[in-house]
Amino acid sequence: MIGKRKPTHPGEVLSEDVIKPLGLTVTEAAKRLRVSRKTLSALLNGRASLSPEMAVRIAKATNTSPESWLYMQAKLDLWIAAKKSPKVQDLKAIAV
Amino acid sequence: MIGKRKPTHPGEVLSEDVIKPLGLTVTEAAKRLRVSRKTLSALLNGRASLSPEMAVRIAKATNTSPESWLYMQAKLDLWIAAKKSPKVQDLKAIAV
DNA sequence: AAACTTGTAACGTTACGCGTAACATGATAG
DNA sequence: CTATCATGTTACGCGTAACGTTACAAGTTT
Repeated sequence: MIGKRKPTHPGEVLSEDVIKPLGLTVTEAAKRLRVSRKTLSALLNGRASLSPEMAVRIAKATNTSPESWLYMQAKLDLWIAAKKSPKVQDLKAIAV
Repeated sequence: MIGKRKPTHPGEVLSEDVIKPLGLTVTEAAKRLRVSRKTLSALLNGRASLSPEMAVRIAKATNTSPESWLYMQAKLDLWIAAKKSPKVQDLKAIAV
């Protein structure tokens, strides 16, 4: 199919475009988001996915839309899922 | 916050807009998608989420975009996550 | 009646989100 | 130099979720 480039991990965007510009430490940001430092660290380092709840937290704490965050993750998930190229048959096909 | 109405479950859309119109049985659709009948049944009845891999399968089998399917799930996940109203502090806040 | 469809329960595997506790390292403050 | 802080990471545990196979009851079709 479409061999695009791997989408950017949302954690990287959160780190580069939000936390770093604001001069926040991971520890402080985690406190404000009310999640463990471990959880935020894993997300920022691309070792964890951005969950729907985390999207809501980040959106609230940055006045952005939760969709913008979760869709980034969705794009990445789809890219990974597409790489597996699951075999399927057309649902509109008449026969096998 | 925004008290919208609960987004439609993607499984319902798949059932109403694709499988039923095509006159497909759950059993036949599951075979074509190469997933177990149980898995598809759960999705169609809203008892399971639409996974990224399932989005790719459905997209391939119906010539639609995987995003259109996964975003429906994302919207629903966000609506559920927002209901929990997690407490957070503004990341741009100067003090506590 | 025989064949098919469907929902669902039981059981198991694999994966992941999140938390606490803890440790080693590197950087900063005094 | 030393005490404090920030960070990444590992070890455990807990709960949830996606998926598969097997199997059964109930309803539908042929």
